[in-house]
Amino acid sequence: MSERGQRMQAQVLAVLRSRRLPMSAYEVLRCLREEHPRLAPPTIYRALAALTERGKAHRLESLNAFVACQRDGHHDASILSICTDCGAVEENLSTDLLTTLSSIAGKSGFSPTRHVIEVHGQCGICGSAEGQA
Amino acid sequence: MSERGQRMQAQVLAVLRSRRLPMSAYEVLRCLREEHPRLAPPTIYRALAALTERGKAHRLESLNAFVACQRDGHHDASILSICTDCGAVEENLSTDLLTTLSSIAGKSGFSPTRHVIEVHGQCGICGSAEGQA
DNA sequence: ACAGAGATGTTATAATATAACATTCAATAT
DNA sequence: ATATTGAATGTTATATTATAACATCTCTGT
Repeated sequence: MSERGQRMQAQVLAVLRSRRLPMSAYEVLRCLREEHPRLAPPTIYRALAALTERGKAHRLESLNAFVACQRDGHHDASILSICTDCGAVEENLSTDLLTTLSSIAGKSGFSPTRHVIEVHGQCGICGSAEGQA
Repeated sequence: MSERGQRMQAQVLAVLRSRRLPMSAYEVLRCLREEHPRLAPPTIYRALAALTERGKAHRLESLNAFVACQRDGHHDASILSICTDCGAVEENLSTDLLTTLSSIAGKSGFSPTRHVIEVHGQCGICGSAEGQA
């Protein structure tokens, strides 16, 4: 990965971090086009793939969108909670849960390499805001 | 939901069941076009949405594809294990896992309404086939 | 038969993603 | 220094997935 690529990845990550909410690849693209008018989708998708690979960002499979990793460090199998009211994403880790999950899938001899765990619902803030209304 | 709709849903479900592997909405569409040449995407997506809602089929968020439910009965939060070699999907349930997951997400006041749990890896059959090679 | 409501059909298009190939860059050997 | 080369990137085009918007049909109750 050459210097140019690192730069692209850094810019994509900066955009993701500048918003707290999930962004589609095309939203990222639109942001960066202000600076790089000729930027095309494959460039963004490649940067996002590299960031995801490196654990710097997560892909939300159920939204086709991406967020910056909130707990830096390279871990897969984050538990991503997505608020259906405000869109905020919260990230949790649980080795226990992973172990349980692997053993459930493993009962039939399945050997897991990647986990997708996403929870949709209402976050604490939106929940209490609603209670006050 | 009128009779015609039920028929459409039944046909879509029959197609999903006739293959053991996940199918994209457009693959289902191509199958059914032999019989209904003018069938259009929204019809398929509506049938799939209804089937998913009723627990007769599952959407694989990480593949943008659908499978027939293997354990009939209306449950959300199935654990779907997807073999990266043969594509087969295995379905498991675990109330324990769900409870754990809800309590992890709930630590910050998050209240879950929908769970997406997908595991990618190698199924038992492909694993042992590889061992023998 | 007729009206109304809801489901479906139909057309068009939006949003997401990648294939395929050209170009550039940087590292290395000569 | 410069030619070579291999990987990353840029670029064009297109494939794939999904839905908006509105027309039409079908069933139900009267």
